[in-house]
Amino acid sequence: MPTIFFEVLIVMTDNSLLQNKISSLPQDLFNRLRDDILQGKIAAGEKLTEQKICKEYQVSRTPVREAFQKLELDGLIDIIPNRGAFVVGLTKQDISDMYELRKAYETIAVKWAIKRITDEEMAQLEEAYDLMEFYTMKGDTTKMLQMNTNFHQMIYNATRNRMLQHVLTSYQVYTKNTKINEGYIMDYLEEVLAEHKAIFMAFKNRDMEAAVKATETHIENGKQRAGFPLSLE
Amino acid sequence: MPTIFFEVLIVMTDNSLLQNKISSLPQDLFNRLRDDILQGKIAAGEKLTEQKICKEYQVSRTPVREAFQKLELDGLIDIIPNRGAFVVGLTKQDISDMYELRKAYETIAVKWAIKRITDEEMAQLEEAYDLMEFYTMKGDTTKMLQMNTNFHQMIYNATRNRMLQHVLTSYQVYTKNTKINEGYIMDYLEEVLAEHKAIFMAFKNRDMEAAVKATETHIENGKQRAGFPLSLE
DNA sequence: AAGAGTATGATTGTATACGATATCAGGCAA
DNA sequence: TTGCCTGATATCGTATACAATCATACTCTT
Repeated sequence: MPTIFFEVLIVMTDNSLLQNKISSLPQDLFNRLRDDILQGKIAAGEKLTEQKICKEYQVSRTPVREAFQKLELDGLIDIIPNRGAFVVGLTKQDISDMYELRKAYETIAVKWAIKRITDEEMAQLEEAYDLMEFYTMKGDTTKMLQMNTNFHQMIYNATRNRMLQHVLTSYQVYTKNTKINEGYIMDYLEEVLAEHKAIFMAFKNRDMEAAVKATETHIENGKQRAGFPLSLE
Repeated sequence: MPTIFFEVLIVMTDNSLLQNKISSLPQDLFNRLRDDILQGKIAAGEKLTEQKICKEYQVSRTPVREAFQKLELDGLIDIIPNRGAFVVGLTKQDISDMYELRKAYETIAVKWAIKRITDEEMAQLEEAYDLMEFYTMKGDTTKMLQMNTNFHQMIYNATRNRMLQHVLTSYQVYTKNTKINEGYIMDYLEEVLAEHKAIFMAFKNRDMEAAVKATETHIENGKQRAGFPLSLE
């Protein structure tokens, strides 16, 4: 294996290139609270008191409140004025629905991305796919999951549409971090890789029809892998 | 016309029943700034200084910052840490894209809504439609637009899906308030009514296929009415 | 004169103080 | 005992104060 390949590895796994958000107190708080909610560490219906979070994270109320704002807009908590913030529970129906919504946007995303992607971005996508292949063969689930995220994120970026990027990124976080389907993917590494290959080949051929089909399959299979029958809507 | 009908009018036009958000300083600021941006009163690329907004609205920085948070998550401004908030401009491409995204979600929404709507909600939807008919005949564009919003909002609520509700509500605000298509609707009151009738009838018959078709037509026509050719994607 | 370095002012990030509102417990009356 | 009223406490909403960061302009050096 040539040396240059290892350099690529380093570059590609440094996802600071993709996540151009500079970390800040409210952002960190938001991320942490979001993950805690999705993973069930904070129960549905529980009241989030500002001061409790302040003590827990050793910060003042201002950044806490800003994190709460973000959580509310992402639908994870309800803020009732003068009452407090309450954790919204995701039912199985909600998660099942989410796969349907994600499928609708993701198919649009691949269509637009194929039309709007630059040659440079296409090369990056190829690198990302190659790395997924590499990590799948190695059986490195963690790195594989990371590249999975990057791969999809690159497609989202290529759509040139901020809303699509934001919503799909949220869905990605949801479907990945929810306690319900946590850890399921490791049993299906090869299967997932094959689905990504289909998507990537469609990109390489700039075949929108094939990309849509492959994406639909990918999401539907993902839904089933997470334990949701397709029939449930 | 029986007296009861006027009572219904009053109830239905009181959209506080639908918008269960209690007004607050940050929320009001958010709404006002959002509309100003969408209507072009605040130019794209312009920097929003917290203190300037404070003086303009006679409030302190805290609610201003919270409004900024919301604007950022809706994609209307970019907040660069320690630098400031910058207005993001919507290109024609962005707005054209938005119609496509809205179509995708709105068709899902009517499917789910038909499946999940209660009899009571169905009755309310009928009242809303009847009022649209009434105001169209009267030629009252303002009231008609308001009922238009309510009608769609009721469908969103019937989906029982928070994310769908939030995203579609945003799109509704965008496509209604953007300076580009401001005021176009008054020329097409009857046309719009006919489209809503098709949607409503599909609901009454609980015919998902027909509802999807009618919704697609409604959005596509709306896009054309706003001056966007369907071919542009 | 051009560029780097620094100092100053402006703006944002965070913390805290104060006032408003809601919750809850206890007492009083029916 | 039950219901309502009232006050105390807690929590939230807003304002302000202080700290950190950034932008700008000026000076000094080459």
